[in-house]
Amino acid sequence: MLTIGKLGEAAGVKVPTIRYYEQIGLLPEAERSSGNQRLYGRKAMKRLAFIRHARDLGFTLEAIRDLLSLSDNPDQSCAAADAIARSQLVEVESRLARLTALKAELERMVVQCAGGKIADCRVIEVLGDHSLCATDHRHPETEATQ
Amino acid sequence: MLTIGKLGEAAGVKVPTIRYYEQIGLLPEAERSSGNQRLYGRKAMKRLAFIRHARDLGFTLEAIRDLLSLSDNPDQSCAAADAIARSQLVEVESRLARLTALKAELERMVVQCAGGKIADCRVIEVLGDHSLCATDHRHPETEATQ
DNA sequence: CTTGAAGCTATAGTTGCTAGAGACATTAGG
DNA sequence: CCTAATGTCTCTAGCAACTATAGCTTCAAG
Ligand SMILES: [Zn+2]
Ligand SMILES: [Zn+2]
Ligand SMILES: [Zn+2]
Ligand SMILES: [Zn+2]
Repeated sequence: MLTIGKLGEAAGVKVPTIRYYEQIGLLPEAERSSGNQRLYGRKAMKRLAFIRHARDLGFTLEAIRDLLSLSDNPDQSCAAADAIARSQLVEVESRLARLTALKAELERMVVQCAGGKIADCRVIEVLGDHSLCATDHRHPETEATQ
Repeated sequence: MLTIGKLGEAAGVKVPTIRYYEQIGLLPEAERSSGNQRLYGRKAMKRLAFIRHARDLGFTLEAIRDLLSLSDNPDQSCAAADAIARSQLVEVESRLARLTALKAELERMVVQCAGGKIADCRVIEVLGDHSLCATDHRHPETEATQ
């Protein structure tokens, strides 16, 4: 049985984050010691590692909630889980496309600036006028955190 | 003189967002009509377009605040503005690198899954165990919104 | 002149945490 | 056994950058 600090260390998750996951119901309420401190076993450890890894792969907590509840009944078809992963892939691809365009525009800006006064600064000029951009980089669809 | 709705439409910014920008001091307090409604002229329009475009390029509101105050005195050197843009470029590059790794892992996951039961689902399996990943995609540095 | 859209303020909610305050628990050293 | 340091507890508030709601007033069209 691990204390919350040890668990956090083992899983690479900060202590308040673990409590937060419990609070929003991603982790079950932990057992408590005689002195009311949380205690975790192997199962909680695996669940937290799953959450952490899925977060690292950019899944939202809502998606992770679904994935966890799917993984809790192993006899079902994995179609729903695969769909979540595929939609996360689509999301990542679209962010990638957008960031690639952003990078190109930012590079253009900084390269084109001759480094004089603000009045002649290409960075400031381009920021004020999207028609100076080479690509249409604008905020296409819904954007998520990260 | 435009009302807030017309301004928002023209600049592609939602009305509450404009009020929010005013509230946090990114936009100056607008003139008001006799009936206390906000009115905007050409200058506010340009300023809002600048903000919107910079947001589209991923700059934070803090960075935009600095860029705006730089652009307000055109005789200064543009070094500071260029530095902000370059650091935004670095930020975008690092997010791009991370997303590229994520995409690779997500693709591996969905491709490797044969589509049976959850118990045999490669997606669920990989999510539970980072050592099954081909790359080290983990949360490298500070991460920003978007 | 009436009605519906658009505007106003103020407050609270979103996501995924993170930081603080103040009180209790545990552990290591002397 | 006592003490000091560290860890944990709950609760609340804060971060970015908005978005939504409620309950009002004002405006523009018919
Ligand atoms: Zn410049
Ligand atoms: Zn542009
Ligand atoms: Zn599967
Ligand atoms: Zn991994």
